[in-house]
Amino acid sequence: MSEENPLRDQILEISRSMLFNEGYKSLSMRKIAKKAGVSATSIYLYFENKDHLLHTLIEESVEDLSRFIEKKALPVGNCIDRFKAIIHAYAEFGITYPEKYEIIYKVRPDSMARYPKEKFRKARRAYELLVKTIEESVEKNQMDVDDPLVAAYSIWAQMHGIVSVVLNGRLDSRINREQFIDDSIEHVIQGFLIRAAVT
Amino acid sequence: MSEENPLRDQILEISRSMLFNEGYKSLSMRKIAKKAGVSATSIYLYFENKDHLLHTLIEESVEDLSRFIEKKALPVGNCIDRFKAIIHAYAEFGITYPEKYEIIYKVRPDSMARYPKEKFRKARRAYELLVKTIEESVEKNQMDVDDPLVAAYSIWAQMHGIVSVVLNGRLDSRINREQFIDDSIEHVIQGFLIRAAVT
DNA sequence: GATTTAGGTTAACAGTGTTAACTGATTTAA
DNA sequence: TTAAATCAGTTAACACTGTTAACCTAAATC
Repeated sequence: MSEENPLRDQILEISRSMLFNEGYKSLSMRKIAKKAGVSATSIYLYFENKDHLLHTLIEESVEDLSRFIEKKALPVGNCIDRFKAIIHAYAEFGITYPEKYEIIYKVRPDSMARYPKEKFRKARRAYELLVKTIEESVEKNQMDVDDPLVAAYSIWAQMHGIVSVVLNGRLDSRINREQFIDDSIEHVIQGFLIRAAVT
Repeated sequence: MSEENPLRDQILEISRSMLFNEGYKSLSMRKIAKKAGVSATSIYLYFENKDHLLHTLIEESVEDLSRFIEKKALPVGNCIDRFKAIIHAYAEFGITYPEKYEIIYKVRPDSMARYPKEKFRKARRAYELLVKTIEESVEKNQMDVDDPLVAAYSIWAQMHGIVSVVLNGRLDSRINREQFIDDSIEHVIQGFLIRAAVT
């Protein structure tokens, strides 16, 4: 993270908090600079432009997410339990660190189309872990999955949908937040386990 | 939709196409106006501000989504089949009309926090249909769900995750798009059906 | 001691959303 | 028939935005 420069780090921290507290639209280079007690153009000494600044924030968050999941799931020996641990950890990260999670998906640097691939794959370790866990579960005949790569992506997508509906406050007011998360996780998991035909 | 005003409709149409083709960030009132052959301020005759314009677009799309799902699912008699039809229709709408679907979730009028509730519930007919379908399936003992309201929301969220990962082009290049969608839908559905214990 | 470099600055450009004040035509009322 | 009101748009201006170019100054290097 910190590349030996305090101002650079400070800019990132201020950006992150402003992004979370005041939203994407009102985040401006000038405001960030003012809060850092520095002129607006100084930011350009450390970041090529606004998109690169935002992209750096995204990368940091993706890295944090990967580390969080690895810490919770890597020690788990049984592959089905590890599978569940990964899914739970994903949701827990989103709910616990919304300001980090939201940056991953909510922020849209418009130039993102230009440079996503390598940088994005970089911190995809958690995803790779999920793929391998699914592969192991399939081998042991404990999971009903055609293609682990596809299944992992699907789970990732489903979990993102679940977490983001909660974070965006779009949840129906009649619905209890914790119940929604737990139920959803349970159904996502059930969707991939071996099942016997219904009679 | 059209409230008897051609310029208003034209502004909406131009906005929608610009939004989809050039992205959210580069959408400006002045550009919209120029394309409509009118001065920028004329837009304010029909829309309170930019957020209201965007919000109108969202409402239109949500209404379209509801109609699309109803058309596909309402005629289906069997509740489990109707359940599947709703889910398939959701995905089909997203893939078929990305410019409409993306507006629903991608656009973020920052003032949205202020006036979402009534307006948002208005066109939630498809969601209500899903809730009722789940309720019916539970009654007939064909579905394993604690709270239909929660389950419906969860499915909505999961499907959004799946559709949006496809539309954003974030799908791993090794993964086939159609396979991903079909597999994902299948797993989402499986996650809610009655299951026998694994032997 | 002179020169390069690091880490900033100010001034300016082109573009943004939005408001206020205005114009001119068309409809309405007396 | 004429006066008033309303409609549908305009221009000018404000305060803000990202970004660049040119400049400054103190420290490090030769």
